[in-house]
Amino acid sequence: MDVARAAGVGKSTVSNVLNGTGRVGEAARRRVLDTIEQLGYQPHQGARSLRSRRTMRLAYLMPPIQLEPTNLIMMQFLQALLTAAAGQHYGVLVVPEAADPSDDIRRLVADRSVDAFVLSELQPADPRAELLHRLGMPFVCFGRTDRRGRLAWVDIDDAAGVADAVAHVIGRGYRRPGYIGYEPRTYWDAEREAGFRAGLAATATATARATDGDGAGVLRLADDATARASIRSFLVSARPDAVLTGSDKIAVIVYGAAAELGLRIGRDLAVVGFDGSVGATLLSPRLTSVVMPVEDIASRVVERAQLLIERGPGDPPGEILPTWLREGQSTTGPAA
Amino acid sequence: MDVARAAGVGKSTVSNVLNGTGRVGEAARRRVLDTIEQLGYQPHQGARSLRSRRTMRLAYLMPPIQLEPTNLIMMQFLQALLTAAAGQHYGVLVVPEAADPSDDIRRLVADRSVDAFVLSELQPADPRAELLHRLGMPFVCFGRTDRRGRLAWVDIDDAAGVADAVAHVIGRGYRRPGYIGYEPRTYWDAEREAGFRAGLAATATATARATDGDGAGVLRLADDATARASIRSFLVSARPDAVLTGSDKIAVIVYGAAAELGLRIGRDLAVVGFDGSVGATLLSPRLTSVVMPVEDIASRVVERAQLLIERGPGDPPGEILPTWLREGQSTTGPAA
DNA sequence: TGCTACTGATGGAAGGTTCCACCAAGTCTA
DNA sequence: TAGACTTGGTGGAACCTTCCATCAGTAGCA
Repeated sequence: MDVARAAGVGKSTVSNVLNGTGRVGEAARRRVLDTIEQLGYQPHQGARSLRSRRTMRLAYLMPPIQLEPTNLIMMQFLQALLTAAAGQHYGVLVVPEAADPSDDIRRLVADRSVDAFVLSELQPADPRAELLHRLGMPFVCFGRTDRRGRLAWVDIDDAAGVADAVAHVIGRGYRRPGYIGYEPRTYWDAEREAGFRAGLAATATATARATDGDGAGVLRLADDATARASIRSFLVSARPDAVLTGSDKIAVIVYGAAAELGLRIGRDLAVVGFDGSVGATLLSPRLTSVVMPVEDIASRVVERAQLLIERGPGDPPGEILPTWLREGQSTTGPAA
Repeated sequence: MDVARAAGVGKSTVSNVLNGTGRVGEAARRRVLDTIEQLGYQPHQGARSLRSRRTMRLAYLMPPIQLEPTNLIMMQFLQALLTAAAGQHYGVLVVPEAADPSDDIRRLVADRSVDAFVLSELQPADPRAELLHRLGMPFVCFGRTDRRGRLAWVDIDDAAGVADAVAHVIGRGYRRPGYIGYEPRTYWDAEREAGFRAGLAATATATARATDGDGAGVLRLADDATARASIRSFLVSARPDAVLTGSDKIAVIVYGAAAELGLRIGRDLAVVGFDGSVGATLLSPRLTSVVMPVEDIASRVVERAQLLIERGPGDPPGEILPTWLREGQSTTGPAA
């Protein structure tokens, strides 16, 4: 270690300065820092991780792109995750998730390539989570998991988000809100739909039946191919004057269907999206959407990962972050 | 190394088996492989890179998400890059590109964290490329650079892609094709526009003035905010019956503007996108688009990176891949 | 003074690979 | 059969850190 020689100190002292370990006097610290600056010295990652068993790396299992612009929000999350990790001096190894990711996971763990994993799009009894748990590798999930207890996750309050949106459109004067989401496959499909019903119930009692009973009801989409047609007939038969949706992507399709039916967005039909993806702001009129705070989520995920790495398990398992409503022109108020 | 002991061979032999170096007899090789399998042994990445000066990692500088769904294609590229790299046993460290990425670059290089860099969205005289070149770190660019000579890049034939698209719409019977792109900022903005003119010239001579002279002309967009309005007035004043665009994203805006003007896509106005992003296939009618082969690009990028790492510079600097036209319903033929 | 406790700093060991020089045994050649 | 070459294989050094035991010096205290 030539920095040590140049600074006239022992190599351990340099190491201690760099890692904040041990005791170092002010004079020595200064001298070491100066020579480091001067020589542009950077510790060798490999040697460091070999000895310290820390890589300062996270692995992110990146879900494959489906044929859905939905994933734009996942890209925003990725970006936020990378930035948050960088802020804590972690690098992120992004791993494309194969059909069966277990081999990749096992390799990365045995490899000692990373200190922790980040998972997203959790499924009930997620096999990736099970495997990581078995291997004793720390990991944090974006999205809940139903494993009771130990696992660390960060999620948003899907139900409250939609309920807020219901309150918003009611407040704007719409009277027959409906909900369009997916056939519940994931946790949040169900959660958002439940949020709609809850929001409806809340306003119905609070404002003495501001809405007529169940509103315009709920549409559950089976797949993307038939989505547009289903939405059209829902708009015709249920006659909602406002539509809450399970994602910005669905909102986009609603825009298309409304255009075909000659409905003016905002006036004849309010539309609220979910995600707050940047793409949705390009719609005209601009889409009101329930925004999930990807930056906050990412920060918390990284912080929790760091805690797991440094102190091991022990924190409260889950954590729920609030959403907020970004108002566009798609919910300005019904036609007089 | 307990594998060596378990297999009853020297540790060098295990290393040789693993890396295909040195000479190993068939019997010993079998024995080693068996014990490795049995013990589930994986070499420690840190130790490996410490000694061999190879990390089997690439760094990808990820450009920040602008407010553009354009970037969906960059997400597809990212996915393709990760997959291609994994195929060659490389992991990818994705680094969010800061306003000034030079510190991050320097750190990663001094760190010995990666073997090579991958850059995208190259600019003329790109400072990142300059820096990496100076530091002696191998790197491959997706997109051309104007540094003469040494740099490795992979790109598509933008001009030919648009020219093909011109030929396609002419072949379908449209007679006044126009082009909508951006004010040329990058290499490919200019290239695609040039491809339009070239395509026009080619069909004009080949089919004895199938088109009327310059077609409907060219519109250059300054920014996204005013894009929709500019496009509307272009459609009204220039009266094209077909529009080639510089990106799928512009095509989406054209769809919107056409709807406002009561133009039926495909019949009254043909539209061709550029990128072949998956999102564009969700448009209705489905968008015809010049597809850039992201998987091929990514494979070539990774292969070239590997060559640079293993053999150093020496290969021909650049490499151009062809595009192809994915036909949708946006160019079926003009109204009779 | 003699003992403990603390501070600041040190050199050597260890961590798990790959690389290198070398070796034993067998094969070929003159 | 001596010498050269080939094949299959070996152990030790090196890679660059961090960790640990230890030490010299100083201060505190009875």
